[in-house]
Amino acid sequence: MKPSPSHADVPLQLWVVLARAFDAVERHSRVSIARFGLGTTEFGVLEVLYHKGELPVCDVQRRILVESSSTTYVVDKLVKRGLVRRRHSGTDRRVVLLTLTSAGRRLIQRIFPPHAHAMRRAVRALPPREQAQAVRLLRTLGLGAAERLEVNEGG
Amino acid sequence: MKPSPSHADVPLQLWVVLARAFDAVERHSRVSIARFGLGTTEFGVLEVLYHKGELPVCDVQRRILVESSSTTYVVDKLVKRGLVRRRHSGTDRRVVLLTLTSAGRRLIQRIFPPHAHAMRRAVRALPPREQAQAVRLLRTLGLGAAERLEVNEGG
DNA sequence: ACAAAATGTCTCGAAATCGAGATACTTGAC
DNA sequence: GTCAAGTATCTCGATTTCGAGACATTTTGT
Repeated sequence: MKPSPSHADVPLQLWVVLARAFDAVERHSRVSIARFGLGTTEFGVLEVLYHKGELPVCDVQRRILVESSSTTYVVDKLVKRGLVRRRHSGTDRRVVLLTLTSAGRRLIQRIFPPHAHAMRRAVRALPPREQAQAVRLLRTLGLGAAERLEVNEGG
Repeated sequence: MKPSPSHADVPLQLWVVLARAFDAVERHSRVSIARFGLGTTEFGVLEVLYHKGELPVCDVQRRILVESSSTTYVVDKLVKRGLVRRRHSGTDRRVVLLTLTSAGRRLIQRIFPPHAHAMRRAVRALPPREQAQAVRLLRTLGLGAAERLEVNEGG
């Protein structure tokens, strides 16, 4: 086994398998969500509002991992479809709060369970004990990488 | 505090932390690559040709994780910039083979080392032993998920 | 109280990505 | 040999996403 760069360099290998794993699991997610006529980010907005209740746009944005301009775009579409409602915050007039309409709530209530089932199926190559281990490792990895990013932006 | 799904359901938690970790590390990658005036997928093409030599478009496509139409688009740009050359395969006339031009080779030789350094830095929240563990877990996870995808497409 | 910096949201145009399908070629069954 | 099915690449139009920056508001420092 010769030490070719990508075969011996564990950090680079980690980046590659991380990307591949994400891609494969994300395809499951996309396929599952597409069944219901939604895109990944649209689903993300509905899901976070469903589980967290009314939230400012910026909180939603941080959770769905897209840029703010994309969030506006996606929320626009959901508002047009009558699934989400915008309203101004009383305490901070820059803030726009988002909630599900009752139609939005009904929709996400209906589609979340089968989607969750699809995602459990997607990751089941890993037995429960190793899933928990992976959660721990990925959490550390993600938080550390995010932290380093901010440091760089600041400096 | 009621047992909200995402706090108790390890598989869903795994999907969430996988997405977050990928996002954070991928931002490092994007920032690093942007230094050199390239996009992620452009870099991906150059990198795979650098490490594997001449390859058919379809092989490159599988490695950079985008659809075939996007691959054509990205290769077009690289050809226009004089970094990559297309040529027809002699043995299978459907196939288009891609190679680096000497300018392309010089470029990737110059930028790969600093990029690799940035990526090692990005994942260093995890100590070496845990990086190796993560590689093993993510490989299993990714292969399993990819396999299930194909099964679904077939059925 | 004030100016400067930070924050939250949105607008706009450009770029990346996708999906469906067209085309050309190869492979396999018979 | 021939036809059907499979594979590789590309085209085209539509969608999604981004990035820069505009604007209003709040926060911070003095």
